[in-house]
Amino acid sequence: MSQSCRFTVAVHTCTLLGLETDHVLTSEWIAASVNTNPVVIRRILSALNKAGLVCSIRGSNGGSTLARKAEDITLLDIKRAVDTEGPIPLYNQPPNEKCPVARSMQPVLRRVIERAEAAREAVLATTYLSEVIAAVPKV
Amino acid sequence: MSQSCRFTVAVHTCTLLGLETDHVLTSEWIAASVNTNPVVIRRILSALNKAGLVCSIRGSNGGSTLARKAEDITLLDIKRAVDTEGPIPLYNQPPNEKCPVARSMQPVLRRVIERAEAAREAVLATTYLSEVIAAVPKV
DNA sequence: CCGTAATGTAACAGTAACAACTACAGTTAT
DNA sequence: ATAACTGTAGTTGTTACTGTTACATTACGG
Repeated sequence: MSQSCRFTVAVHTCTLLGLETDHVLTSEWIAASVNTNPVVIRRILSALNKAGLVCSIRGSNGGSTLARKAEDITLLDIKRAVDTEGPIPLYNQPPNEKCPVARSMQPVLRRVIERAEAAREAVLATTYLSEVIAAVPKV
Repeated sequence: MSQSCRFTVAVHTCTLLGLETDHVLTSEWIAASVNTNPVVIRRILSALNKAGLVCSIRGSNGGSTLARKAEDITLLDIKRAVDTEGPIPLYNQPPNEKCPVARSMQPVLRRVIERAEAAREAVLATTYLSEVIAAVPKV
C-alpha cells in the first residue's frame, strides 16, 4: 500500500455510526465490518473524538456515537481529523542556495500545490457524511 | 519525508531545462541545483523521457532538453509522468463482505475520492510550465 | 580507434510511515 | 467483584522512497 487509508476507514466508521444512531457501536463491531484490528479503529475514533466528531463512552456497554448530525459533518472534517499532515516538505534536502532558480522554486511550487490541494479540499468540504450514508443501503 | 517529492524535483528539472534552451543540461548539473544525487535526476529524466516531455542525448557532450515548448507542457503532464500511481487501494484488507454497509462503501468512496482528485488535477492541468518559468528570476 | 564523458539501470542500504498486534491500565454498568 | 469496553504504549513486519555504488552502453573528438 502506498498511501494511508485512515481516511477511508474513518468515513466507513462514521457511516456505520450514522446508520445506528439508536445505540453505541464498539470498536470490535466496527473492526469486524472494516475487517481490521479493533485497535486500529480505536486510534481512528480517538482522532475523531479529539476533533469533536464522535463521542466515546468508556466502560462496560461503552462504545461510540456521532457527536453531530451526519448533515453537519463534511468529509473534509473527517479528513482533517485523521490525516495529521503538516506542511508538506517539497524537497528532501534543501535545494542549492547558490542557484537562483533553486532559490525561488520552493515558494512558486508551494503556491501551485496549495492551489491544487485547495481545489481537492473544496470537493470534500461540500460532501456531507449524510450523502455517503444515503448512498449506502440501509442495514 | 512522508510523501514523494518526485513531482517537485521533476518540475524543478523541467524549469531548468526550459530556461536553458540553447544547450543541453547534464544530470550532474541539475543534481547540483536540486542538491541530490545525479542518479535520482536520471530516474526522473527517464520517466519524463518516456512521457515524451524531454529528449535525452547519450554519450559525450550528452544531456537533456525539453521535447516541447514550455507553453505546451502542463504540470499535470509532469505529475502523470513521474507519479506512477495506479488505482489507489482504499483498504488494506478487503472489508467484510457479510456487512451490507461494508459491501457498498468501496464504490461510494471511490467516486468521492475520484471527484476530489479530478478537482486537484484540473488545477495542475491549467498550470503551464511556462508560468512556473516566468515566476522564476532569469539566470 | 581509443579515451572520455555522458546516459540508463540494476542492486542495495537506510529511513520513514503505516497497519496489525499484544499487553495493560483506566473506567463503568450490572 | 466481575465483565466489558476504551485508551494508549510498545513492537513487528511491510512498503515506498531516497541516496548511493557499480557497471554496461553510447557517442563525440582527438
